[in-house]
Amino acid sequence: MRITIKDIAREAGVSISTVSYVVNESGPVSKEKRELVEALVRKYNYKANPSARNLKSRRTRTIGIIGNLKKYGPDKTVIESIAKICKEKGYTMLLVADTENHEHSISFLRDHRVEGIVFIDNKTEMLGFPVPGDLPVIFAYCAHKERLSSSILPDDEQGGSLAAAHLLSKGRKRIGMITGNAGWKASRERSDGFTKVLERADLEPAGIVESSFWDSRRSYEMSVRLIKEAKPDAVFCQSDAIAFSFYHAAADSGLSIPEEIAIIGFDDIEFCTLMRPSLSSIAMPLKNIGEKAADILFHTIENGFEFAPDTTDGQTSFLLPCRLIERESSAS
Amino acid sequence: MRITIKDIAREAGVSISTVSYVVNESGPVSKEKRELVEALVRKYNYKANPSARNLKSRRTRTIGIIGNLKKYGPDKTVIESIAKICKEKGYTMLLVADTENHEHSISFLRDHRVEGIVFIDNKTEMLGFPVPGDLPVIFAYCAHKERLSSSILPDDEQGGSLAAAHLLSKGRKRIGMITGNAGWKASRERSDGFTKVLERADLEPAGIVESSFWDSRRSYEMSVRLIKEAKPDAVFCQSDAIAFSFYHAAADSGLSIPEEIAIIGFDDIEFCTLMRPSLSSIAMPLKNIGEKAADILFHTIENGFEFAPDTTDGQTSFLLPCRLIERESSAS
DNA sequence: ATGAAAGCGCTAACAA
DNA sequence: TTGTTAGCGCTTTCAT
Repeated sequence: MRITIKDIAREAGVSISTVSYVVNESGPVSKEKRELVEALVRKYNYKANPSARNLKSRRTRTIGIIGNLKKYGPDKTVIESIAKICKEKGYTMLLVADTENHEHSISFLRDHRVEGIVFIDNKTEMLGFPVPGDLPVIFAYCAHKERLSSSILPDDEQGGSLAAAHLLSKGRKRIGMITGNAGWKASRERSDGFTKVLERADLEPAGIVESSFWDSRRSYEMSVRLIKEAKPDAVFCQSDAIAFSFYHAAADSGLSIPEEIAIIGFDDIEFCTLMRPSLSSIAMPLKNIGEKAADILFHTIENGFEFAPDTTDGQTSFLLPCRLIERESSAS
Repeated sequence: MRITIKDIAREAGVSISTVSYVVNESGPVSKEKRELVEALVRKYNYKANPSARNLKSRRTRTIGIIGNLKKYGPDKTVIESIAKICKEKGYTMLLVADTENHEHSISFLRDHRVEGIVFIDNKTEMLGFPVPGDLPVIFAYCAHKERLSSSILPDDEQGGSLAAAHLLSKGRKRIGMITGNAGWKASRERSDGFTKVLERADLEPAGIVESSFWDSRRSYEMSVRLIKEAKPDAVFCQSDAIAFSFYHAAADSGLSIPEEIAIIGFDDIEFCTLMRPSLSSIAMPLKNIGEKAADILFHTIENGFEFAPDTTDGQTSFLLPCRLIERESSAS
């Protein structure tokens, strides 16, 4: 067994409360005793047994993370940034790798007396399952309809705007777009941002075709069609994977990138730098999403629901801005 | 506060030990009382307070995971498969996202009384930092020199063999290779597997050049050199990213894939299917690595170090076989 | 400034 | 079969 508070107290010749005071800086202790105890604590590398501490203090300083950990989802990066903040704040992270059985995952964590939960999805869709009212749950990379003010999302619309504005700034006039999956919130919003910017510039999109984020065949076919029918001089692909297929279509159509057709993708995956020419892209603020989630969560934990920084406006979720990553595929 | 064992006992009109017996199936209880208690447990969704239970039982049923969660590392998949097993076995996972300060991460988990640790690195290099002797630590996707029998690695040599054998089976005779970072264990072993298979076929490699796993410029240059100097009809690229650069070099040299040059990569990243032609690759057994790690860990936890299934041969680490994923780039 | 002691919720040895 | 009870290691109130 590991050393206990009793062992330290005995060896120091003081009471266990004195040791507790020293360890937690929670009571007055004379300098001598303090130093004596501190020395022993170091010597034996004493750390309070968390179970005992939690049991008594009724706090676990533990939060739960729910993410599915599927290979290419966004959760890993989000988790990493939450982890950093947990470390700073001295919290511990329990991980549940199951976003499907929400209720089960949440109640598992609840049974473990976590003080709060971050739920990370791999789609930005609106969620609706029942959420406990007495435990802070933050939604990262997704939104819950009854918890909008605790939902943190990438600003896909702004990302779409960024893409359109960038292509415009390069002097392109015939700008096309290939969307992601029809019906997905992300597709819709990226499209909105895109079309609004063009409208403001008094420009019609040269053409808009619908694909899906990860279907290369369909993306290729749609690329070919877009090129044929719209003759664009620039295209916004709603994912880097789509952009990748567009490269093939452009090559097959004899179009040179970026001279004849500028391209910008979305996601900023590592492969962008490997492509030739390297692919400009819109990067999602995954790290920021994690930070913001942790922020809100810890704030709620420490100050209670009513003082959450976001309740001033419970009607909208947090949208964190995407960033433009300029590379060769959209050079002037 | 949540409901406690006392509440259940009071409402059921039995003693708390009876409730405990029912909940843990740890003592004889008459059918009536059992059913009464069970009903109450369901009614209030009672779950024992883990802190109290752990404190008393001196077990936490918790394991720690150390992984860095960097964007493109292997840990995510490994963690996912460990998570599944934890769930089955009723264990909880504590996650620490820091592989750099090994000792700190380990002692953090130790302070939290985890019953075992899985350390997941993102390189397969041999580790050597001090490891506690009284706490099971399993090394996944890495090996520790003093814990070989608790280290689980992809069989890079076998992966290299697989690649070579595959290209041979397609009738290729002039087979080249582009290695990953010099000095990395993974590069060395993939090279070994590759050359051994060629040797067994009484073939010299057409040429071997050295690149680095993720440096596209260097990979391109080395690809060009290999093509020029060795005139290969097939090439094994030690990462898919290298293969990607090779595609460009092949195109620039007017070589058609796979007719004039067959290509196989390593890693089987999602992009393989998007490439044109789609890239054959060697997939690492990340899921299996996680499963095996969990296996050994739980076995050690439940049966003690001396009965670990691996101590029959403490001199080698577990090597899990890679799989060949055949696609268009290496068609006959 | 210090310590005695109560008790957090639970398990399990023991008594009945 | 059931209940009583002694802690697990700790925090914290209350006396001193």
